[in-house]
Amino acid sequence: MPPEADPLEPFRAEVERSLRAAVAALGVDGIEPKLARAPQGMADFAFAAHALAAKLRQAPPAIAQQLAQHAGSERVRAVPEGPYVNFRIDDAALTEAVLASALARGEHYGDLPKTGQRVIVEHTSANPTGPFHVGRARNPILGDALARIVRAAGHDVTTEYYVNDMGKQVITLTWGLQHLRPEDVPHAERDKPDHQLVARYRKASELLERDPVVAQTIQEMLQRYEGGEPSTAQQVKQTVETMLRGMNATLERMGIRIDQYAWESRYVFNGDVDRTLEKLKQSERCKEEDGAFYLDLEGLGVAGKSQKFFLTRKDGTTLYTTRDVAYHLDKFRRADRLVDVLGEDHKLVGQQLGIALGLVGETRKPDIVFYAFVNLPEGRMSTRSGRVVYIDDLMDEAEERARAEVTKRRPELGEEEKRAIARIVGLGALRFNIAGVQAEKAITFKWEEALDFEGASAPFAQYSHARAASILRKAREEGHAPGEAKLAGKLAQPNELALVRTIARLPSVVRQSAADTRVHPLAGYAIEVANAFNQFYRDSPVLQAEPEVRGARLALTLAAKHALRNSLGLLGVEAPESM
RNA sequence: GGGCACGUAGCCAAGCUCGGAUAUGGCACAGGCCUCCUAAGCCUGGGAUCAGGGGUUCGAAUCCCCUCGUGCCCGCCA
Repeated sequence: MPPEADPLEPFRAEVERSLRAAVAALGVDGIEPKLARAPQGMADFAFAAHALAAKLRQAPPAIAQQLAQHAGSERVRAVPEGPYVNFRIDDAALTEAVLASALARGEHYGDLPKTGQRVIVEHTSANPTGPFHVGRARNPILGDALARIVRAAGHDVTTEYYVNDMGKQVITLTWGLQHLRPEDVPHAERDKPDHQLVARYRKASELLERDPVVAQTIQEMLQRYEGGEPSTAQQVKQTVETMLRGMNATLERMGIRIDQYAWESRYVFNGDVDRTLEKLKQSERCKEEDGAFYLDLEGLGVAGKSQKFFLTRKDGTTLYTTRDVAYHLDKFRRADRLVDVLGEDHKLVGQQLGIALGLVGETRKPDIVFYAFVNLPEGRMSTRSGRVVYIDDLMDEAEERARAEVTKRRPELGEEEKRAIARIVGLGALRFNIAGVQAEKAITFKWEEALDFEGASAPFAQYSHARAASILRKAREEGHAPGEAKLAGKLAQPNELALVRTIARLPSVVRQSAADTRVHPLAGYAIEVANAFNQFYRDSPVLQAEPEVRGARLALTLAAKHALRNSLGLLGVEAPESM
């Protein structure tokens, strides 16, 4: 029998079964007993007997006593403790199951069986008007981690970037590139297309507001573009491609690869948007005002002035949200489930989108992850105003600080090696700090916090991983191999068992995070593993232990290493073999 | 004015979806641990009206209502 993907699952099922039977034995029906996690170190699962007190007209502790007599099994003991029934899994049985699963699956420990479900994770989708800045840095970081997590949960994931190449912003940029010379704008220090181009976007935006002639020109250009004039379309395409080349270099450096790009203009020019519009117009909610069509959202929970969801301008051209409906219909043709990562400024749009999809007969809705912006102490970041911290600069700073640390701690290493470690650690700290916080919490950007290298940070977990790697490396050099899962009985120290129990939870954390489309539980989990490993490291010498114990501890070390590497990996954070 | 979020020690976060055991970590602070597998580590200590008020419940950080504060939105922009 191959080891379980989730070593905890058979035990959980067993406990649930036995608890259900015990509840039935007391003559209670109609209550589905719910298992809970007991406080750390107390038990593996718990049941609070209060829930049955009213029905049985008995005190919870008495009920717990009786339940415990009927519940439990050979491998799981049921112990009444006050008003609770605590279930404790047999240490050796659990350890063996965890080691078997983690060692057999290795780099894939944590991954769940394939579901065949196709999921498109749309993330980043930043307007191609300038370099990525920290204000929206959560988008690629959360999106990429989410894609990895959903993939680990067994689904077939494709990531997609929706390129907003319609509308005034890209036209303004294109105009700027055609009419402003590089000498007329501030010089960019960075030799990347996005940095090279953004100054002219800024200048063009400024002229657009100040100069009516420029505004008129841009307006006309926009009309030609939306009217489908090939030469303008060609120019815009070229502009956007150039900008994206620069932006992609940033993503690549962050370790983020996007599977495919969906261009907004494509949906306009291939007729998808018009077809979607026609369908929407058939809705009774669709009304006209001054030549412009809108959906009347009254009574659908959208309040006040937002009740009119405009689909077209009065000249008949479509609006962003309308095109987004067409895009989502297309995505639903290609996938079973959609995940979108959007800034919180899109909350209303998300609601409108959901309603519109329903009106044209699409019963599914995208799972939208909204994230709050990363603001500067002095306010919101903005490409147009230039009040920004660029991700490129943040990465530079992260690597530089990490290199200073490595140099201090590992002076014996070669320059090349130091640089490699600094890259992994610096970037890891950056991604971890953003991925580790609940998406909807607003963040005020501070350098020290963004690049924290100790405590609950990526380097903390990476360090534990490097320690584990170091032990395994030395063992190999001395000719010792990790033992079989059968040696589980040799692991009996409290901190060994605590580590086993922590490792056991990775598949559960993956399942839950994927279902909830939440990333930060993985970060918390990685810290827990590191913590448990550090305590094991302190209390249980591995290499000097007698052969069988050494084999068992090496196996546990390897299992912990997998859990660390894989949980970090799901966040897009690399785990170095040495640091 | 209306809507959606968020508010947990000096600071930053977890727990809230699914109510249950002394509210969990980190930073900072005070003290301790490197003849022993990497001290980016470990141990000990102090520090919390879980924004405030009301309600539901045997039981509320968790659910409901109100108030306050913060972020975001309310455009024939994207």
